[in-house]
Amino acid sequence: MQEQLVFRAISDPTRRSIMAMLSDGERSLNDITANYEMTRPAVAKHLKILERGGLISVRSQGRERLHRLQPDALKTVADWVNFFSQFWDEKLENLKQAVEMDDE
Amino acid sequence: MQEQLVFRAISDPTRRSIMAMLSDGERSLNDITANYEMTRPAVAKHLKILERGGLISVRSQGRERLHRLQPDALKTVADWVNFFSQFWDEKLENLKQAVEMDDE
DNA sequence: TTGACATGAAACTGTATGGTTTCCTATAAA
DNA sequence: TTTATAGGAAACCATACAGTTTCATGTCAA
Repeated sequence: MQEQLVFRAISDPTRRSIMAMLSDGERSLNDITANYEMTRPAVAKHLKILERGGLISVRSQGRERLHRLQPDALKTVADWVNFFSQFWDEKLENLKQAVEMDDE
Repeated sequence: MQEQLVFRAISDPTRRSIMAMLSDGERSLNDITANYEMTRPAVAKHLKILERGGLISVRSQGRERLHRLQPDALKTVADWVNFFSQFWDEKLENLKQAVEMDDE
């Protein structure tokens, strides 16, 4: 998974909003679309970009396709932010260690 | 500062690279440009976007303008990522607390 | 087995984005 | 007081991006 695909995926407010929504559980395309003032194909494109970034996964169930959050992809971002956290506060060194431990 | 301006600013690989460079210290536009295969105006535009996102500041010194990293702006991103960290590992709760403490 | 529903996919559109070239302004140094 | 250096700004360009409409496909239910 390319780091750039993750950063690009989270750069759009609609996509970040979708991620928040999915943190509550799996949802179909229609379910998600109901929460936005845009058409279904537009939401489908956002989901495709999130999927390419590894931030969500999709599984078919009957005629529905359920989208599920894959938060691990955000570790890439956490790592990147953490590098800079040393310049704002030493306390956040905790994060670095936590992420590194989790990768083992 | 709009959250979206920060996410947009860090979505470009050149801009993330510039931030890494500035973590080493202040640099002028020409200094920064020397490290990329693009023209000076192109780099200047990237710097403008980083500035609008609050990620860097600029000060004039003679005929030079020195760009300095403002890493605190990344706390916005850290907060956002942290919300999702609960879904990947409880250990990272440390970050949330650290960031919240730092805001006081 | 027909109709309704959930999604996929293609074609198209306006605007944002990342880049260029060209020219102008301000400061430093000879 | 010229000349070189550092940066700002405008005009322009190609492509990417977010959105639309329209149509096709697959699955469930009557």
